[in-house]
Amino acid sequence: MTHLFDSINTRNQEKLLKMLETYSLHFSKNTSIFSTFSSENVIGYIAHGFLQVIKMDKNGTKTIIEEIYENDILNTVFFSIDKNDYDVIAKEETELLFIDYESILTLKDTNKDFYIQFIKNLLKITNEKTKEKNERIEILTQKTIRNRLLQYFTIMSNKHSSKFIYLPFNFIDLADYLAVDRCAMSRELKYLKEEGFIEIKGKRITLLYDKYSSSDKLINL
Amino acid sequence: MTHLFDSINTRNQEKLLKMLETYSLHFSKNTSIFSTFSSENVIGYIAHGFLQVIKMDKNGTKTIIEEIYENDILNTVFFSIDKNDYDVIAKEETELLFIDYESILTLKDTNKDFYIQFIKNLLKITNEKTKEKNERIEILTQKTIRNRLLQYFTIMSNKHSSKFIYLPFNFIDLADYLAVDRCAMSRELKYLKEEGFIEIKGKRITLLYDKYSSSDKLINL
DNA sequence: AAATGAATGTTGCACTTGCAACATTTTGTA
DNA sequence: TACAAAATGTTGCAAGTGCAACATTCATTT
Repeated sequence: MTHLFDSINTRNQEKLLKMLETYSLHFSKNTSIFSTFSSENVIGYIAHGFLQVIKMDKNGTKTIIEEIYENDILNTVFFSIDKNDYDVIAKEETELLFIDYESILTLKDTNKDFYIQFIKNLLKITNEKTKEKNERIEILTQKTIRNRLLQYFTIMSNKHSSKFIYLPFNFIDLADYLAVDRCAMSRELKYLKEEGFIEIKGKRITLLYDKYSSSDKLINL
Repeated sequence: MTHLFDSINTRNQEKLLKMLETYSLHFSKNTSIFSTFSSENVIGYIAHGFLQVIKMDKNGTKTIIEEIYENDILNTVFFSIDKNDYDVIAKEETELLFIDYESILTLKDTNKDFYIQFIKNLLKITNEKTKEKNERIEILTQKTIRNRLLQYFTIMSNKHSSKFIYLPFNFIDLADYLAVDRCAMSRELKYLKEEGFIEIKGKRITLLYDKYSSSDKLINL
């Protein structure tokens, strides 16, 4: 994964941050950080901690839009027009470095290698995020819980070239990510276990089917 | 919407393209352009025409991942690991300018304003795409067809600050976009009409409910 | 104007899923 | 260790949806 300051040494990092409009803030566990930036477009570099971007439905259902870990960035430019529905929560003690987006794009003195490197890093990170969004869309376009699970397993398995998957979240959040009812998902996982397709031990899931042959039969009964 | 060559004059555009590894190709209507780039990461600038990025399920179900119109870009960096499942189709006669992605990021002689402008444009476009993906994810996390439709209507309505929505695609593709069965969607649209929430005339949909008050009742029965 | 194909509309039915309500297990903490 | 709280597992049932099969309307071409 690309890092915002990849290939930029500490000295140039400091120079760069002086050129841009920045400020650091600290957030306690389980606090909303949304009010601190809702009016402006910023990049929030997570120096330390862990964030969740969530969306509240009119009926109170929570949806995880994105999870952002240390060294990654929160880009508020991504939020759609109706910002009111969003919230960003620090799930741990979190240290955020905010960088004003406009100040990045309107910088005049741009003939510095480290500035170009910075923009390139930003571009790479954004690309990686889009890739992740595409993956999630692929999953969410599946029409059954079984197919969503299998699609998710396939993507995770491919990513690490292994038939062992270590869930990055608990089953509540997995159900959120797949946008299905947790209980119904639990039931489906039971069926998959019973039918001998997977094995679950805590957060480790083992795929017992052959990716490229029997998965055809697997998906759709 | 941001354009790849915004704020770059024709002369500099030519200079820029000479610095990068590029090639132009023409595609006939309904042909796959996938084979031309599947092995490399490129940006495909759509000089003229219209593309669809689709994904074929194991069971043959087509999903539209992205639609790309004139002046927008096709970024193959976005594709997930399993590229085999993807296809890109020219839906009209299409003229594509391919730019090798690596050549953009590894360019040495970067102290040119137009180069920085180019990267900034690319960044902006990528941001816009991520925003669109987020919107689609918001829609796809809705659990009923009704709520997906209403979420879609709300987003479209907000975008143009109007209660009139002009569908950018036909109902077949709308069902694809919402990832629901077309017939079931048709049924749900009928109910929404019968209950007096919307009006449909061709591709124009009129929202008859008040966005901020009755939509609570509307969503969830 | 007729004909062909594409898009849209309709509906019964079986299957999947969300929901609710609860049991059990695990985790965190006083 | 004991307790509370969170996470996970289970299941009946009603509601929603995909699927299939078909009817109707619209669009394009000869």
